[in-house]
Amino acid sequence: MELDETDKQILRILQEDARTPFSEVARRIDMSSATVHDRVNRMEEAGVIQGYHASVDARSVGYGVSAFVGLRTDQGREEEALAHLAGLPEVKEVHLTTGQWDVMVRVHAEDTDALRELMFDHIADTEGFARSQTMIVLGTDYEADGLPI
Amino acid sequence: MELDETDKQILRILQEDARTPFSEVARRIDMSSATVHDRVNRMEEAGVIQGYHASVDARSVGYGVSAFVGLRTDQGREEEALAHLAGLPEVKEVHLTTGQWDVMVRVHAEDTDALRELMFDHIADTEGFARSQTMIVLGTDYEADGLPI
DNA sequence: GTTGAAAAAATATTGAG
DNA sequence: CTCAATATTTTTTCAAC
Repeated sequence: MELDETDKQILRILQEDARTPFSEVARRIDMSSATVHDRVNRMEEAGVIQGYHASVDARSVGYGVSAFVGLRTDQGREEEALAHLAGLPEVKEVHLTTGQWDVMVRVHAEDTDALRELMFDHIADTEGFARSQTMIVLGTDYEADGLPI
Repeated sequence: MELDETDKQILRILQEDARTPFSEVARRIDMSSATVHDRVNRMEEAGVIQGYHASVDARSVGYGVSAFVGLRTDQGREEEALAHLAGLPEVKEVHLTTGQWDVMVRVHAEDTDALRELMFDHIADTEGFARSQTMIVLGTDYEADGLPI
């Protein structure tokens, strides 16, 4: 789908605050709210807008620690191993990457004990993975709300 | 702030779809929408809900490639180097980590040429950083909408 | 902490330029 | 594609339990 500058302005606003009323989006970009509504619908249908999510503070819901886990997969066992990862509730993201690791995983856990259990019982020792490295997040210095559009 | 099961149910719903009308949230958890509204307000004020964001497809807005960049910082130059990173539009997240890297960065770029330029001109060669490794994301196998609550 | 009901505001829809 | 007007739905407020 081809996006013009008006679409991009709408995306910028909804990326920053997904609950901005269409009437206010319309006011800010100087168009009618029916137009905004129509464009948002088309961008939703085209998959440009993939969803609207509340961002929840991890600590408030009991996740005290997060980490990046780099993994190497055994030849020929990738599918199985990846499916296993995606099924773990603590696993937030699973990316295939070039470079040092075949798979980069982002996980959240209650505390370091829970992280240890997750790693030893459910990730590192799992069939299909060789070698892993856990990089615990000490702090997040910067996190953008979305993409620069 | 202490969260009860009702709060968590609300969070689960809004994490998945931040634009779910409070009236429907109320119906699903079998409470009045005024109660939902009140609880959401309190969670927003307490910082449990940090915001609502539209999730935009990176490809649709011209970002064809993303990567994780691991960096090591020079002793005593961390502040400066981190501030520099946060100021780059392509930089989505900056995390301090234990393990192999001091800093883990998530970046988005238009294409591999743009990524190369970003790395050489703005990240790897920047004062304050020693050694870096770029792990290009070949694909994202799994990405959860939010935390398991 | 919760509710139901009223008032205010927003969204969805329609028809036409 | 855009708009204005309308119908529908939601948000917001508030007195009362």
